[in-house]
Amino acid sequence: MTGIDQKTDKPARRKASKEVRRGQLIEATITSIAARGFAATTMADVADGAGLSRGIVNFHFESKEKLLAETLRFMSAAYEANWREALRTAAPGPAQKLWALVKSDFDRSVCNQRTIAAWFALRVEAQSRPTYRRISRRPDDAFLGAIVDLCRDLIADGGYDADAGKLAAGLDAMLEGMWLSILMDPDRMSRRRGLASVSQYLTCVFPRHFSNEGPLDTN
Amino acid sequence: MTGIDQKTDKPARRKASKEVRRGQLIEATITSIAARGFAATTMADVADGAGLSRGIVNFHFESKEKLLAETLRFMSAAYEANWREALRTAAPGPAQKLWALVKSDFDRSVCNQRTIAAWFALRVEAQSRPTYRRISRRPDDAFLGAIVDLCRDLIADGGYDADAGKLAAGLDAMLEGMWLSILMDPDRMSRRRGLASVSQYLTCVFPRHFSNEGPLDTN
Amino acid sequence: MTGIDQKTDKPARRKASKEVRRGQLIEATITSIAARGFAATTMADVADGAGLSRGIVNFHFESKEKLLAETLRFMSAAYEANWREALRTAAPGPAQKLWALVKSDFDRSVCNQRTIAAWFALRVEAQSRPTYRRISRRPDDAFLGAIVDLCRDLIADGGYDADAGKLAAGLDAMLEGMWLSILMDPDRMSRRRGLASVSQYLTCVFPRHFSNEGPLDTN
Amino acid sequence: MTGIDQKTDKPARRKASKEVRRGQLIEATITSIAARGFAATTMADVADGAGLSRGIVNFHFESKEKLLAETLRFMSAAYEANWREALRTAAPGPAQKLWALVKSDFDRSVCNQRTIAAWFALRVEAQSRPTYRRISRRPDDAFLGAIVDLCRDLIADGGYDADAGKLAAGLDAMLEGMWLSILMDPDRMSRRRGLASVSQYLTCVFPRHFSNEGPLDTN
DNA sequence: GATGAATGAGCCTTCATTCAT
DNA sequence: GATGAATGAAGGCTCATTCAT
Repeated sequence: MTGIDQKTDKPARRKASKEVRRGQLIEATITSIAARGFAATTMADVADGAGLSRGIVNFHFESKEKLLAETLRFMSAAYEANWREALRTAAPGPAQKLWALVKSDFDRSVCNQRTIAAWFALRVEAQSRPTYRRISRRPDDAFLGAIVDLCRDLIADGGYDADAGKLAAGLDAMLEGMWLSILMDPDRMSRRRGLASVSQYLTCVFPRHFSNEGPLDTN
Repeated sequence: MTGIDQKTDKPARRKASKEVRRGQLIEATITSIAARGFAATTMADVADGAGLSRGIVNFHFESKEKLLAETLRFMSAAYEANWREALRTAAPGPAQKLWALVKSDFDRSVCNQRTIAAWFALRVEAQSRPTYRRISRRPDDAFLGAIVDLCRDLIADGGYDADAGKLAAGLDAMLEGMWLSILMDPDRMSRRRGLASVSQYLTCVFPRHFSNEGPLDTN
Repeated sequence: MTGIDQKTDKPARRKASKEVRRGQLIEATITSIAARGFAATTMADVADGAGLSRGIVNFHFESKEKLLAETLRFMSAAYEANWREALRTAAPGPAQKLWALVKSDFDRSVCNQRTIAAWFALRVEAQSRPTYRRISRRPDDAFLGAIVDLCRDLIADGGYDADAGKLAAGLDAMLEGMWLSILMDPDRMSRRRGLASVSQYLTCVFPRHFSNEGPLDTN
Repeated sequence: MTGIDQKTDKPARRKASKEVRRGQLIEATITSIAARGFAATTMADVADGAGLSRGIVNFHFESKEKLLAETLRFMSAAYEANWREALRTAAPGPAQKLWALVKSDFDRSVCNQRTIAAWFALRVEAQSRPTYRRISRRPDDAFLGAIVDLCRDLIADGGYDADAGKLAAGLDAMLEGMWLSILMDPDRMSRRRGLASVSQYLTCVFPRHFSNEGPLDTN
């Protein structure tokens, strides 16, 4: 009845619509949280930001709680996809891979004011709600695990006298701390400077694998 | 009846000095934010937490906005006082001083779940409100400045090939990132582990000044 | 079930047009102010009076302030419409017109306890708020202007020795004073008595145009 | 002990103090109502206005309700005292007396922005509270009664064809309406103009007793 | 007498959610 | 699918009143 076969457009559009709408609303949520903060973001802000009607969010996400959970899930997934893809396409060798991982953390796609602002707002607030904690914990574990493995490989390969776990935890903290600096103090910290700082540390810690320009061609 | 003669303790009941009440309320605010999150903290929570009546907060702080600002100011001041005192009482020599600074960041007084939770909740949310930003920006600048100076001294003294600014920014980020890890993932990160991780980095970066047990006696 | 086919009456239940709701709420406001006074009228009173929920007033008027301003505007407009219509439909001749104007001031539609009570409550309180003052000032000027013109015509036509401006101002004051008397002392003053009193004055002042029964047929 | 006989000051001062304080507070109430309006006047405003502490008003008047009632009573009494004194000191003859009465209504002591503003605010709001109504009704009755008597005398004396009751009610209304005009529209109406307008009416109505300059010397 | 910290009821307002259309 | 008027619970805030000092 509703034009099933008219080209292959209509049914597809209908079908897509649902996902498209959810996507629009999640984007609007991120934008609002980045601009107004978590506490000040209302359902109306989200609906308005998406250019849709007021009741629409409850229609697609049932409740604000669930919209927020989905938004956090979406951001976690995007973050994870980004570093996994960087790892997958990196040149072989632990130095290359660690470098790829570190650089991916400063990719404009994940590392920009809007995303970082929403990211911390959501995570810090989620802190108080057990349900949310689980959403962002999982991907973090995997990220840290990858760093530990690479540090271990580098230590073995370079004969460094250091503990892989400690180095990995420190690097992980430094990366997250850099995001915070970029968010809180954009005048002083930037994606470029953050990367340079981390690079400096890698050069000091793994001198046989890194220079300030990045990984050395050691394989 | 309630301790009639014990010195002159009585005023605790109905009339307490304005400063005492404000202190109580700020503590209750921190506790509530740590437990419930920023968005879920209400004036009633704070009043109840302090064991006082509902109208009391507006009486002493005029508005929620101002209570929050005062709380942030209070926490910033406490944080700054802590590291300044550590620096002041440290043994002479840049390594000793940097170590004192780093250790102070993991003092139980400033580095504990309650304080960290409120700290990030307040700062991240403050992010959206220009007025609040200024409150926490100032002390941060001073802290980073102190680290830069010490890094410069160490580099000069040890003849290291590194950039003081980059190292300082990285260390600063790592310290803040550690707090985040302790907050978000207390099962994996702790004050002790955080300090050990940072120590590992100092050992790698300034090998002539630090071992994994701390600063070497170089002066 | 609730009148399924009776024309298309249904929308009255859940969704009423914005204008209809605003009208309902303004009426409820007038009623409440008349009954309880300005200071004692709460948003809840208005909502209850309209048989609607609590949040409804802010939904349609944004704030109490704006509801009150709209109510004042509504009453001013109704008052002005009333005398303008009376003037428009009056028989020709200044006496007939002045009489129509005076009589219109005692029309039951504008001159009744409920309306007068709200009218003065709103105007007197509005006195302290510059924004409101403007709302009721404009129509008053027009009313007074109309009286001045008619007095001038009568003086010219009857050869009276009097000043039109003074007479107009006095008549205007008397009319408003009558409303106050009707409001404050209904046992002594009524619409009928008020009109009779004014009529007596017109008879004394414009004896060639008025008798105690009203305007004389002079054209 | 408290210096009973030291001159005769202290005891007197103590004694007076009570009445003095009440007077101060009533004056502050009038000032605040005139400036802020009835609804916006708080106990704190009154206390601050009198330069006294917060709890003081309840101390001297028990409740806000009673403070307001006393203020209204005070103003009614002052108003009545003013016209009674005018009547008492007027030259003999009904025209002289009526003129004295009318003039007294435009005396600066009772007819000024501050007093009029508080007067109407209090009376109009009192309208909704039966207790208050009685306070201001009584003096009004007396005032109107005095006017009726004088009108009757003038009519008898001048052989006018008019009804004393109607004329009195109209004059009373006009006088009160003039106050309203002076309050609401000070740019157009003033004490001087108000008196001139009323004078014009008296001249028209009682031509054998009044000219535009006031009462004629007819006795 | 006087003070002002403290109380708590009640107000205005916001906002997530519902639901008739 | 989508809209947006309507709901009502909950929050921040004001303010008359109380009372220990």
